[in-house]
Amino acid sequence: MFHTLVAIVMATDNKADRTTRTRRTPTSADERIYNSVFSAVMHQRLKPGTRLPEPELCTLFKVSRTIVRKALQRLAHDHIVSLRHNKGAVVASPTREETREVFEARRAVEAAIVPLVVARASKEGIARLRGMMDTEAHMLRESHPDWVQQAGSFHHALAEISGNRVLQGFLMSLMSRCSLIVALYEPPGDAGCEHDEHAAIVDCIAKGDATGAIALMARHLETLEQRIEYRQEEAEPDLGSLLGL
Amino acid sequence: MFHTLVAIVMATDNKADRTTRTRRTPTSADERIYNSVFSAVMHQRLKPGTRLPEPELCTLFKVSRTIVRKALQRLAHDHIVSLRHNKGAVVASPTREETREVFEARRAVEAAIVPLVVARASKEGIARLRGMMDTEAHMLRESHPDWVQQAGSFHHALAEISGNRVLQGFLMSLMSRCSLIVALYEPPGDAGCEHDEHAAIVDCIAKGDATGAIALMARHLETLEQRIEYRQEEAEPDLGSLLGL
DNA sequence: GGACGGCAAAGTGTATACACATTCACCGGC
DNA sequence: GCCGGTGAATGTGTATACACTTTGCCGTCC
Repeated sequence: MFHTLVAIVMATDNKADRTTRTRRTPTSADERIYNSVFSAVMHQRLKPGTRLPEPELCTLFKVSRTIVRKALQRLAHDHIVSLRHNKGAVVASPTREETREVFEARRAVEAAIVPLVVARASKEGIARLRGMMDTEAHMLRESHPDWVQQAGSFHHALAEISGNRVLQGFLMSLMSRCSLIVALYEPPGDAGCEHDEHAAIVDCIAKGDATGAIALMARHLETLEQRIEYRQEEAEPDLGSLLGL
Repeated sequence: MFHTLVAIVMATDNKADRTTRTRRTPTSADERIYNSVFSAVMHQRLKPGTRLPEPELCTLFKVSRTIVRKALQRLAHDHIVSLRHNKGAVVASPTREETREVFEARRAVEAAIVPLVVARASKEGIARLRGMMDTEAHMLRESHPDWVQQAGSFHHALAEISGNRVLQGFLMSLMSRCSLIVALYEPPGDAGCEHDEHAAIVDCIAKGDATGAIALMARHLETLEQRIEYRQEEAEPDLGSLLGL
């Protein structure tokens, strides 16, 4: 029990962590915890409902509960974990209603981001996107385990290129929540975006066709949502809706 | 110095506070602090740059620093206050760059909310909006001090009626940041939305004209932003941009 | 034998203590 | 007289202690 959480949360093998390890305070400790949990959720290592007891996180990260609670607080604010009074933190389990709202919001945010990318993308930006498409295609062919993550980072890259950090923050929050939704309702291995749709969007952006790119993005997200909605009807794991609450 | 913060932050004369006072824990203490500061920012009582020392808030709200810090943490997460390491919390001062991004995001969010309102608004919802227009007009005629607040709550009401709590949360966050921006750059008394524009949007919604309502909302927000941009050029209080940082 | 009640262990909520950083006033040197 | 340094006072960062709540177990009673 204890050791599983070690493996799940501590598996922060990203280079950003390693390069900064030499410094005395790479990032603040609570930031490290936040990022670890966030990353674990994004990589589908932490599943909805997983308990996150403070004492355990304390020993894992070698800090006091003060710091752990700070991180959990922030994660709760982003709806990644839910803090149940006197009953500790668990990884959040988005409801079906929440799913609808998250996707609705995500369509709005991404629809806003795309034209900004078209307007502001430099040659380098387009090249970077095309490069990502290549690695994505490559990972897909070899069914690389990190493919889902790579596909997700396409959306992240668009937000970054848009030059609007507010929208970027919104999208990050929405993507993490989407990750939880996918973990809840998608059968394992079948998750993530279609690669072709990403490539088509990049093509539109490269042509400067904002309207077309927006339309493709809208369709892309609708496809994703509909697949999940279908799974939700199949699974219906939500006792609340069964009881008509 | 001390007593000014008392007057500013503690002026939570909203009825929600009073009705729940009888219960033992009306809302959690940190929620009360959060709401008080949030409300004070929205009402333009707390201006950007105001220091929020923890000991002072402790005595004001009769809680320990633990609780105060929890509230400040959340406020910082929403970019309402900024926490400077070892230098305490101050009410945030949005930069011009941030202003652009906030308005860009707000246009996107409100553009997404409006068609949802058109699709989902009930008879009661429309009636409620019309009622708000009446009180708004009334307050405007009498130049009531709370007019700005009333005008702001129109946008809040739209988000509520849209039925999407995610977008509603985004808008709340954006509106509070707008409030700070206005406080920084608008001359006092000249702030807020035009009443006629609100009324026109409600008319469009009542007719079921989503496209028209979206267009009006876009224009409405652009007007607001342009007025602020103009003030920013006049004021240019940002030394950083003067030095080309 | 099953259900209820109490008890102990684990975990959470809050306050407080202590170490450290910042700030400002005061004071001596120039 | 003004500038720069020093020390106290103020304020923040983190750890820890203590009270309370929850939870699961076990014994008892029906």
